[in-house]
Amino acid sequence: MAQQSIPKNYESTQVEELWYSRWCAADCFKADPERVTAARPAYSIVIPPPNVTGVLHMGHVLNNTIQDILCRRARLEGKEVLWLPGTDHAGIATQVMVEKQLKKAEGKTRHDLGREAFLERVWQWKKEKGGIIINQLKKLGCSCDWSRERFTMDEAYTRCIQKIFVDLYKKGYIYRGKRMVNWCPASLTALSDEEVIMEPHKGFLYYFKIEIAEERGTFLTIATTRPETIPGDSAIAVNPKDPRYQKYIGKHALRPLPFENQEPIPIVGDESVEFEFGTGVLKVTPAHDKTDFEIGRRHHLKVTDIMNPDGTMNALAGKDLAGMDRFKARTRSVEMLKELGLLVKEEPYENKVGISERAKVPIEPRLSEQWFLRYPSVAEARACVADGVMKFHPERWSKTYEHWMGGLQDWCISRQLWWGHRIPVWYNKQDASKIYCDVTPPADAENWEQDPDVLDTWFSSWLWPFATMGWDMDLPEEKMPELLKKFYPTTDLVTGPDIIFFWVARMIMAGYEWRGEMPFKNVYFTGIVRDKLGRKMSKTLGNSPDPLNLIAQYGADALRFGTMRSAPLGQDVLFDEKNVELGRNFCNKLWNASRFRQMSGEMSDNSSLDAIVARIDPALCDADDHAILDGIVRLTRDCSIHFANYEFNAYTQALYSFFWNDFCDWYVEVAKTRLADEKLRGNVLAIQDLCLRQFLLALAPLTPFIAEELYHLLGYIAEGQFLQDQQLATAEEILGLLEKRGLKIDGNAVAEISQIRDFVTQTRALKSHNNAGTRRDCLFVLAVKDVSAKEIVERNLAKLKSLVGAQSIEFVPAGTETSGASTLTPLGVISLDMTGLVDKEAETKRLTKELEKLDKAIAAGTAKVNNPAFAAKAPPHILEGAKKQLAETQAKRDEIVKLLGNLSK
RNA sequence: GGGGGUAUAGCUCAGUUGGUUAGAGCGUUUGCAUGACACGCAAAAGGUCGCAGAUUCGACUUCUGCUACUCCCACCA
Repeated sequence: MAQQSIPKNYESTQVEELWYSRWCAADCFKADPERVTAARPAYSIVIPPPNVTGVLHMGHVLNNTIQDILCRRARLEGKEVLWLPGTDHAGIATQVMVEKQLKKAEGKTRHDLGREAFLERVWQWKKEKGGIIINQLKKLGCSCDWSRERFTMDEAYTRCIQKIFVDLYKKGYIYRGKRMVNWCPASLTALSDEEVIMEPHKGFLYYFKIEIAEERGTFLTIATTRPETIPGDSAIAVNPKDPRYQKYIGKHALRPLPFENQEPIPIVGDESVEFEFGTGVLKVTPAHDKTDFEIGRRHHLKVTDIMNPDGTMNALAGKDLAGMDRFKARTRSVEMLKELGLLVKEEPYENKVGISERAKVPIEPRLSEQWFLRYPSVAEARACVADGVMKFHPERWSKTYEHWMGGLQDWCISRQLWWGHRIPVWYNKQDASKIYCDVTPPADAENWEQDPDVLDTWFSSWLWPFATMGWDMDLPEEKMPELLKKFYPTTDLVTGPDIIFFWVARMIMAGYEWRGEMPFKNVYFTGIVRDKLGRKMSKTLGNSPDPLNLIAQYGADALRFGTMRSAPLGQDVLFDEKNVELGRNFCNKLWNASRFRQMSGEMSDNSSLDAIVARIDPALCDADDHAILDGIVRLTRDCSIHFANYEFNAYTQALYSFFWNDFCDWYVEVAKTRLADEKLRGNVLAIQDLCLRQFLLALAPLTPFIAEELYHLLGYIAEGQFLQDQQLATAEEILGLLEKRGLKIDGNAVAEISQIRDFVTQTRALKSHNNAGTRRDCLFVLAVKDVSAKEIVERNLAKLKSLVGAQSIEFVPAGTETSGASTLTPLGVISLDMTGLVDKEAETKRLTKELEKLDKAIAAGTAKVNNPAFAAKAPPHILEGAKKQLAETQAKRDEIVKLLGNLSK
């Protein structure tokens, strides 16, 4: 097998581009429903469709890396994988964006163009610039089936939306009504409750007097944050149980504004009025406040809308305020109250104000005619999570879900926008009460007018899991597309908890309503990516790093690795570029270790796990071989456990520490001695190959590019094949293969290595303390602890000498007094003959400190063992362990005391 | 007002069903060209596990209360 040698440096950009194009050219990510069988089960994820206007940010990196890891791992486990990608038309965001461009380039508004021409512009924009994010996801390495990319305004998808609208309308879930909605004065559309963010706002609470019409000279004082709405007041409300005000119920108050129309308005009693708030007197503005609207309904009050859709005051607000912006009108009306001598006081006050999620302006509660949806399949959707049939990870989000599902409010689904799915409803021109609702326009189109509104973007998103798979409401089940039959319901959904109401809950309801089952089996909620100070990423703060820059600088694998290592399940992620650096360093380490493997000797037959195992000779394996094989088996097992628990950070961490600490820092180092030995080299290399091969497979989902590159360069796979088609052996399978070869991992050997590692560390430390850290010619004397310790050292003498930089290690019996600096190791007291070089003061300090530590441990241990309750109640193995520990600690202490004595000589 | 979450080394976080002397990465200090890697190697310093109780032979771990920070939900104008 001709091997290409591994270059000195890893060029991530080059490697990533090369492999991504190869994967695509070979249709690696294409899901084929025909391939799904009992032996090859389906695994599917639908991507949370990013906005078509979106650009990749760290949140996407986190979210999509997780999805990619899940998909790639599933492929290695022999599953047929569908990761279905696409984008969302994002109604408001997209429309606003194109409108802005239009304004900038041509100074025109959408109305100047008209609906059709404007929509053409949006489509044109979408075609040219939309979906940039798709290419960015490719840079990240996402293994989506790009041949099935969907858009929420695809023809077929749009058809689905129309059909389910009609379906829900006919079932009576959708209705039209005049109701209080959240109105965005900037985007000029209604919004759902979920699109309104409550934010604290520092303002004033204004107290003003209002005169009782029937008792001139008597005033009530009202506290309000919104004096500009006084002209819209149609009543004054007090709590009927409030002794201060009961007597006024039924009388009237003189509304001070508008000045030219100071009408008497009724004083009503309503239980919703709080005694304690303000003065206990409430002004009722049914047209501009949700609570007030309800009070108005209960008392049949007049509804006076004093504002225009854009948030300016209209003529009903009076001539002083008309035309004014609502916030200017607030200031002006306060001035007017002052002029009238009615303003009592104004005090600073902080309350929560609803802000439009998109336009970032305060929303205005407004009465308007809109389409509403009463949620379908609520009970089923609620039960599946409550019963644990559908699993949330972390589980606690199910509480949030349950809470929201328990308090469902009807969903305002109509939007006064142009970009989106047009509502499939027509109104009769002659008879407005006649409504036509269907997927196809009425036959006598000239007599009808279609509703100008479009549907909320989320009204299309909630069908995403099945509408993307070619679902058609009118097809009988057996005629449904194979894709849907094989890959639906999906396996996992990976998304942020911030859209649990917007999207997740609604998808579950849609799933039950039209497919009769849940749309996914598991939902993994990621954390939110924040900066290293814990703040949310935002454009204005400028704390949002550009993932593409990071990829260019460090590589996509490094970004993925670094992000996943710091992303614990259910916890927010604090982004720090240092993490990406760590990922880059890891890739570099991996690269070099592989390079070293290649430089160390012949590659031999690496074509399969069996072939590699066949190269291992059990008779030539030493304790280190056993320990590292034990390590790779454990790693394999741990990885699958972490996967099953969606603990990607633990999985990443496990890979990191095995590779760096166990494989590179120890195994490769100790194996260097044996590499020089002709007879042993082949065996050592075979074991390295086994480890590297298995490691790369386990790692590949996380860092697919470098894993694939090295897998090929090391000859673990034939030209033209791909890592993803390899079989990932389980821990048991590896053990089975080794046993068949006559190799049973020896637990004693594993323990022996742990002792040796300790010994080496202690000995190196001894050298370091005595300024001999770099010397390779030290003369050591080891007072061996016992026979077995002696055997261990003898067995491993060559590599030990090399590891600690010894010219010789002389054995003396335990207890022998030695000269020079000494330290305690698990194998005995080792002494370094460096008389004259020893820093006695520093050594004394160090040993004294060690002694103090041991004394503490002995005190605690003695107290514990002598405690009769402990002896009586603790399980035997714990008791034995404690006794043994105490004895060892005491022995250690004795040695240290001796060493200290030697030093003072 | 209701409901989550978090609190462990200077920083970011691990810590499995309670059980020997609480770990990692970064940062810091010291030394180092040792067969791949200075994006590296070796050694080291650094922790009353937020506070107060309770349960237990034994608590970073379980329970109760408290404090701080944080997120979500809610029609106190």
